Amino acid sequence: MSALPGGTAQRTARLTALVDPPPVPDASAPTRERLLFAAREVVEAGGYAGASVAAIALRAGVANGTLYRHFGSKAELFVEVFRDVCGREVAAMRAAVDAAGDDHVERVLAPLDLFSRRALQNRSLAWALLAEPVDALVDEVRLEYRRTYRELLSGVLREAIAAGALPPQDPDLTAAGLVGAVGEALVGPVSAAPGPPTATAGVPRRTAADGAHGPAGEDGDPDDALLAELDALCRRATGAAATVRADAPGQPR
Amino acid sequence: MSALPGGTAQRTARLTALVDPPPVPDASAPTRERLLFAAREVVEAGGYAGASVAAIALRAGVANGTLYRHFGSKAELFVEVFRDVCGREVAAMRAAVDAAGDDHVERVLAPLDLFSRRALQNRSLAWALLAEPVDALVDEVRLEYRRTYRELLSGVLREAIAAGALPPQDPDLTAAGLVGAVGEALVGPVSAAPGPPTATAGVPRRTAADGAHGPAGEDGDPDDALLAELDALCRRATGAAATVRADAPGQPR
Amino acid sequence: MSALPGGTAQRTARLTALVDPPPVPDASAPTRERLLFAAREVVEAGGYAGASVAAIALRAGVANGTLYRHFGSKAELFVEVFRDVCGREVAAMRAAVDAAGDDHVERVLAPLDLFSRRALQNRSLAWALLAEPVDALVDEVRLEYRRTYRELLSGVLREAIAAGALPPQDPDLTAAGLVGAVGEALVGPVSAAPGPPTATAGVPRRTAADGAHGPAGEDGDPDDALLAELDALCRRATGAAATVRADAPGQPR
Amino acid sequence: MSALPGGTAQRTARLTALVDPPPVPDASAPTRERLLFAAREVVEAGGYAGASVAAIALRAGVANGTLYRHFGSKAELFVEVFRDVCGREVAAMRAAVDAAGDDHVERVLAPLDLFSRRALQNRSLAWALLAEPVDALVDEVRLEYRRTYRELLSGVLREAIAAGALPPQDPDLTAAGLVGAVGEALVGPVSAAPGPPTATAGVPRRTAADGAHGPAGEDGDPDDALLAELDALCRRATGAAATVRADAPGQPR
DNA sequence: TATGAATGAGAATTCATTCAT
DNA sequence: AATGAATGAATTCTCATTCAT
Repeated sequence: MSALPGGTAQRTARLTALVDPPPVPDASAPTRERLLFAAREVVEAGGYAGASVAAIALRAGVANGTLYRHFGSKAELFVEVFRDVCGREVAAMRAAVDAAGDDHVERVLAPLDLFSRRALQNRSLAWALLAEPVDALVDEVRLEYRRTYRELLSGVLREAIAAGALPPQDPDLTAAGLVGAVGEALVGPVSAAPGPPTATAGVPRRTAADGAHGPAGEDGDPDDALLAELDALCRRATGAAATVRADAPGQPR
Repeated sequence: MSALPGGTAQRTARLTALVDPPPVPDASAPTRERLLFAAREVVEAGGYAGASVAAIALRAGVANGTLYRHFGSKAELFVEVFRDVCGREVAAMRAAVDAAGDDHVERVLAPLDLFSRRALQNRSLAWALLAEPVDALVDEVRLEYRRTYRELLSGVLREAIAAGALPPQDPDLTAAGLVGAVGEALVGPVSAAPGPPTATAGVPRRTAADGAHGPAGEDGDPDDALLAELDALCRRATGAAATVRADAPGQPR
Repeated sequence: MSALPGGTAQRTARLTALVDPPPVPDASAPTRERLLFAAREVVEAGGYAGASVAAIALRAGVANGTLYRHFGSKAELFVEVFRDVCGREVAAMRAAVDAAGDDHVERVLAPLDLFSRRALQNRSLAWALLAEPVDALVDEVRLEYRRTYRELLSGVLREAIAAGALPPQDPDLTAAGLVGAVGEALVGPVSAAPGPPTATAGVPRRTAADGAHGPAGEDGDPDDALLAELDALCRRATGAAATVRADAPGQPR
Repeated sequence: MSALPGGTAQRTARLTALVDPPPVPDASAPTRERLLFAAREVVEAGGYAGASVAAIALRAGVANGTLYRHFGSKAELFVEVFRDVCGREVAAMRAAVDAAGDDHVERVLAPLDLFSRRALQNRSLAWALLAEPVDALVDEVRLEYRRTYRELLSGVLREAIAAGALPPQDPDLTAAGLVGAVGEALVGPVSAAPGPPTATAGVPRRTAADGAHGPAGEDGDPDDALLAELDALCRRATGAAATVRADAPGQPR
């Protein structure tokens, strides 16, 4: 869709490589790790609703009680799960920012694009991370994550505004708005089929690698079109469209 | 904040009047109403997690069993709560659109502004209505409501795009993004006090844009500043800023 | 089926006339009667399981509370229902005995035949009367009824034995056995479709002797065949077959 | 009572040995067994009406929730109870048939005698097994059992009829009638102490044939007299008395 | 460390009974 | 007499947590 260097397709090609080494579902891994991994799997498969202690222990191949050897409570286990996942997400986004180089606008859009792609790849988990309510303890971590997330975004926004690459605006609010916009567009619909859809759980439908090819515009892949439209929306919302590129996707003429 | 006719302040002045008569938490009101009201209160106070039949009945001042004289199940009670609240919300937004007259951009921004204001007034409920997962039955209503909501927005967006008042864009995605942006900026932080906060229920607190600054500064009410910034964000996100008004709040130059 | 005077067919023709005037389901009947009738209807339709106070009151066209104006409790209502029905049954059976004249064997078989026919006509009610467990209070009435029933039978049995029309035997045990045999053959299968069959309520279906055969074959109505076989069974069980009639249905040669 | 070889007394002497080892009500037995046993005890004591999960758990000396570790639901627990008991009953009856050798009449009467004896030993349980309505799931098992039961009887009846040892008759109806006769004579009266009697559970009391008389008189145990009379009744009902033995108990001449 | 059976508080729901009108 | 809304104890079932082995 975008013919310019730094368009969504290229960004992905570059950044997917930077992403975390997937956490090992090892067979004879330390029990603690197996539990963390199992908890994540179970949440991805059925949301918190299905994430009973019994289900997690079963998946981890240990007894119920064993969980309490390693975590003070179910909530504490999930706090850790969240920290793990969120940490990785934020790290990947930071990497995306760094990889964007000096282009201020790109430093804003690149992490958003990454966020979109990753959320698209695992809607259930994204839903759980972003919205699904759980325990008070876990919610605190979620808030922490959202805050970190926003701060990262508002940081680059602030720089871009200071550099005149983006128009004056409240960077915190814009950051929040961007996260919300992308989240709603991506995971919101997930909640349509209430909760993280069980039926399609574990069946990774779109993959970034799958659609990571060529200019997205002429591509039939609906996810690519969606990502391109999201990029355009973020561009407009930040004011990047008006100042930087007159021919951005979704722009008049 | 906006010096133009139809700015957020005026809009509110006009529209708040159209809004529903707040349902009475009457003492000796019909039990059915007391239950509906209690259910809403309990959800506002503690989310669905805390909204047990016992809690609702206690709050309504009736016995547990009484609930079942008036509603087939807990889920049916909540369906009704949702329909009540959502119906009012959508009606108010439609009224806001109508009141906006022929100005295409205004017809988009006015309902968003109203949405923001109302969400700001009751964050916990907004959160529950927008995101918190519940029963399948209730989720259906929520989906219905979200769809109606987006359709309303994408409708006016479509008209505005067709009329050339806004740049070409996917109206559905923009609608989702707008809702998400506003929601995140307003209700997302609610989860800060884990779950919809019990203690602070109904006490509007500052959110994302705590460090609000810029042209909205001269306004005393921090919420007004927030709303003004949100208005600017929406303006940019829809492309209204670029095409229509070069001096809108949060715009360069 | 039986060519002899006093065969099952004739007995019925004679006795159906003697039967009680069916209790009036009157519209503006005294409330008390309406409740009794409604209770019976509801039990017939869905067994005790479905016979809630609410269901009965609804059917009677009165409020729940009204029931307690006329009966001390639900159990007391059913005691009365039982007494009504059972009283009528026993009265009809006494009439059948009287109508049988001096034939000792016939005085035993006639009430059994009547019992069979009536149970066949309303299996659900029969099941409820004979077997379905309810309240302690009601069970007492049921026992009373069974006792009366047996006493009536053992009375005529005793006479027949004394007169030499039947071989020596314990009349009480034979009476119990006869009631049980007929009951099992008729209502037992009803419980197959667990509880009184709701769907087929009032629709007399074939029972145990579906593969009826032998001399009863020329009769088209399966119920008639069943009744004939039952008659033969009772004849044998009482010893009537051996002493009185060599050519009775179900008898050798 | 019977002077012939194969009379009820001998049958019992032979067959009681074949009977199941009574399931142990052990103190520190595996919980699952304790629950099964407790369920049976509670049903015997108060019928299904009193067999709440709480009552069973209490009797088993475990918490309510423990039941669900061992059985999927209350109904599944009872299905197992039924299968246990019924399986044993049918097996014992089959053994009784086998032990009866080639005597066709004996092959019919022996299992009935066994049935009588066992029912006499535990009337409450027999009542619950035969008649008391419960859950749909459990009723299926009951139906299964009754069918097996009747098939066993009608099988030997059919053989006996074919061999000319019994007069022509509908074997299915006779089988049902025999079960009903014996059941009524034995378990019917149980409902006297409303519901299966709590206080007298396990205490065999006299039944229908309280006024027992005739040839059984010389026997000391009233239950033996009852069994002898029942044997005579079954003999007559099947036609065995008329065709085979002119001097059977309860027969003239 | 690990186990997994046991726990028990709490969930939604039902229904005979009461009582102010 | 009649109403019918309200009651509240009882039901089955769930699940995070504990603890003896």
